[in-house]
Amino acid sequence: MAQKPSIPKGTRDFSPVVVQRRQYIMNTIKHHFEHYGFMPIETPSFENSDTLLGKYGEEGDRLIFKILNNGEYLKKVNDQDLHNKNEYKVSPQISKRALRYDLTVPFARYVVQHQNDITFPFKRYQIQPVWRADRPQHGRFQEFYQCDADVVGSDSLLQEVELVKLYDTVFTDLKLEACTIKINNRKILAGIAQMIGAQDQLIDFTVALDKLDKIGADKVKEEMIQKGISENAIEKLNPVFSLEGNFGEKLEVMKLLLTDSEIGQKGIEELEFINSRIIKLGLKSAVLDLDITLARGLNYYTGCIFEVGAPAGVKMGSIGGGGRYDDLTSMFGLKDVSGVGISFGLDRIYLVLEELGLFPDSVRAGVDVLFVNFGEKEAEYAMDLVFRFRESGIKSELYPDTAKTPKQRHKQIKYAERNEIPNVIIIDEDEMAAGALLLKNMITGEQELLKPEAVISKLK
RNA sequence: GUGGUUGUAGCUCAGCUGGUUAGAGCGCUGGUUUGUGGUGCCGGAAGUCGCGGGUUCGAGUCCCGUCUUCCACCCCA
Repeated sequence: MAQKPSIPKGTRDFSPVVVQRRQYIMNTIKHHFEHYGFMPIETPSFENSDTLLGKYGEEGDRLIFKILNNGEYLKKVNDQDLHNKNEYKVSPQISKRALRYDLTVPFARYVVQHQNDITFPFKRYQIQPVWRADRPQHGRFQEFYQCDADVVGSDSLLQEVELVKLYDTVFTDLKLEACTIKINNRKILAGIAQMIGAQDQLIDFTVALDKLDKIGADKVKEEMIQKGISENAIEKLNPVFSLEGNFGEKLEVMKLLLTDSEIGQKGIEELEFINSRIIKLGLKSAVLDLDITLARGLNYYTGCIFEVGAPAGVKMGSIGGGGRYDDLTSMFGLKDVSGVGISFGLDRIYLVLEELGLFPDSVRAGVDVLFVNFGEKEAEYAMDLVFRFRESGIKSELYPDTAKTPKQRHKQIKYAERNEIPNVIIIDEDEMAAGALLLKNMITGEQELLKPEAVISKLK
């Protein structure tokens, strides 16, 4: 091997235990998705470029992986564009496909494309990888999994209520307690922007506001001024900057502030509804919090927006996010279909569970029992038992090579230890003569001589 | 995309202001002992010092480029 091979930045290999743990998270999420009535779909890893481009804002377009065309793709490129090294013009000429950036936009495309086969409201879930050409950091990868649940074809706020409960259910089941489900409403943000005369700069305004808890009110004001929002207008925002109290109290302040804004009031009403229902239903471990600074960059949100923060003390960006989008399918030609959905960030949830030591011991790769192979007759005797064990639902395997020396026996026990196999069954002449098995617990070191049936019922 | 940071045996890291054959712990492996691992003792293997240039009599150590890691922006899962 001349040079060590490597994988691209922001990607990872997953070893058996890691895969097992990832599947534990995925299965938990999937289980609850299905209990809430969502049905699975899958879409291709890559889409036509025009399906994805322009849906996530300028920043999003930059982070979309573009796939180079096949064949003599340079022949068709405009010479002038090539000569000028204008990547914005050349790029669409040499790349007609791109890796998906999230699961929501491909889903919107799916809904439009299959609208005649879909019964609305349509609830789907999707667990697949997505790709972003982002610079990697802790919890930030170029290839990662999203677990999405979306409902299209219903503008009922009960969906938002259900999705908040779904977050709580999943995180509770994962023993990930005290997550914060932050909620806000784009209509409120629009109302505020309107009130200060910045309705045309909604994006700039929200992006700046989003940084409040990070850089502080003064810096946010600075940024807004830089974006051309007047100082007078910003003064009106003071109540927003100093918002305090519980959900209801914060909402009251906002309600007063937005008295003159119709859209703002609509947003307030929506949040009041959701909050009242959630209070009634209760949450098991998560906390629902109104975060008026929550903006989320994705352009297509129009109503409620969500973002889930890991428990306090864990250094990790959001582990989930979502919101309502009213016009996403209209971009593909289907009007008046409202959608709302949430996403779980599998890879980040993994890192949080790992940091907090929350993976159950039962989640591990490998079998429950190893049968040692101390002789050919013994192996034959053991093989029958291995199958009986498996039929009883016990993950079992027989060590393939027959030990001919003490050293090789040694190696077999060591194999069990290395693979964290919790039980070893030793069969030698004595055991065969007695029609019994010697069960060794690798954790305690205890051994007992038992009949096969007794071992099965013990391990089951 | 911007600024910074990291990269030395399988793993975690030492290697001061450039100077002879690059070290430790853990792991791995061979021996010893227990029908069967975890303990002990004795021995062993293993590194183009990320990669490519440059400065120098001489570079793991300085300079440049590049890749990777992590961090702060940006943005987000």
